[in-house]
Amino acid sequence: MESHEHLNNNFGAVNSSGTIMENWKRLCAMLQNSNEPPVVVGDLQRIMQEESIESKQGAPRLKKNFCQVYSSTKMTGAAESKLVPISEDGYSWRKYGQKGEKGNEGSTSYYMCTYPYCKRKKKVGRSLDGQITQVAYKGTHNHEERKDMNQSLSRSVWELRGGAPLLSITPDVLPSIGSSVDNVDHEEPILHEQKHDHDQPSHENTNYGKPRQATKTTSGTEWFFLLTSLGLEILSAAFDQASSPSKPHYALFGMLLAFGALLTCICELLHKGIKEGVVLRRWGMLWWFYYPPPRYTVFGTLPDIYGLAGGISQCVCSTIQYIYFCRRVNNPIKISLWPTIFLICLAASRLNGNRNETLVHYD
DNA sequence: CGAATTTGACCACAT
DNA sequence: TATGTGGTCAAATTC
Ligand SMILES: [Zn+2]
Repeated sequence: MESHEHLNNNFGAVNSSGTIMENWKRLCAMLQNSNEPPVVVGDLQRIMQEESIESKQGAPRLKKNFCQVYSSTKMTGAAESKLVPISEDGYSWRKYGQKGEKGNEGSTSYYMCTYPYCKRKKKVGRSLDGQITQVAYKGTHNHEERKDMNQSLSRSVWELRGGAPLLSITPDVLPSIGSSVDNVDHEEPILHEQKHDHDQPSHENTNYGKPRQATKTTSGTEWFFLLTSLGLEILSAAFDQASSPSKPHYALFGMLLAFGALLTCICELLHKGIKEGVVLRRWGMLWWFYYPPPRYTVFGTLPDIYGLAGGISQCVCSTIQYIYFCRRVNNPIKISLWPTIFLICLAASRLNGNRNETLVHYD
């Protein structure tokens, strides 16, 4: 199957080929000519399952960490077998890129959800006459609202713009989200493009969702932070290993490097947290950073926390070692186990980068 | 004037 | 190492 190589892109979309495409065409013809939702939904579901199956056996291992949303397990899940993802519009999208017109194929536009710090993205492929040929999604929303998100936006203003403090402190709230949203609304994407001269008479529109935004994704700085902290940590471990009671100098270097590594690690986490707009909350007895109101999940992945803990322990160990070496006393504690743990955790953290999903397409 | 889109440059990754 | 490609950035443009 040649869906093999089509799955290599980040959005995990299956390209137009094979009999599935014929199904899609028939289906879309039905969709445009008449409107009987149950039949359409059934066909959609069946086709989605077919696609997922084919993509599964066509591409046993995808290059990166993908998670196929329409895998059979996910589809048969009782809770979310609602077909919601397919009509997953009703959000507002901001265009942030376009790839175009290569050869005689159409163009692909890239959109992202306009909710602050929402990572959900959408890719729309159009043929050269403006017909939509492919829609793919990637990432997850960080908010639960799907309609009229402007209200919630203004509520959660995130005075980020208005010069708010980096960390706003809010009283504790139960992290329960009783979400009972069953409004299956098939709605066009709310995106207002600047109108080009010719528009296809399709039901595209320039709907006006009044948006507000604050998202940026930088990966270069993240890698810089990660590599610096990792390098400093390794150097620190090396110096600690090279140190001895007769040479406390090395231990001092190791300690300083460990502190530097810890500092960069903290800076990295801070950078990430600021970018994602976390808030400081109290849960029970401990304070930590949590994500914005829609989802009250804890900030920081497990590898991040482990890395931080490893850095701290490395600092403590090297400091103790340095102190002992200054007093010409040998071997207080066994160390040098922590750097490896730290390193492993960092690798895991880096591997845990981003996950994507999903695919739809028509015409 | 500010926000959203356009659009070529840029970057990571694969071949 | 060179090149191609999918995805993103950001300055400029448009509304
Ligand atoms: Zn969103």
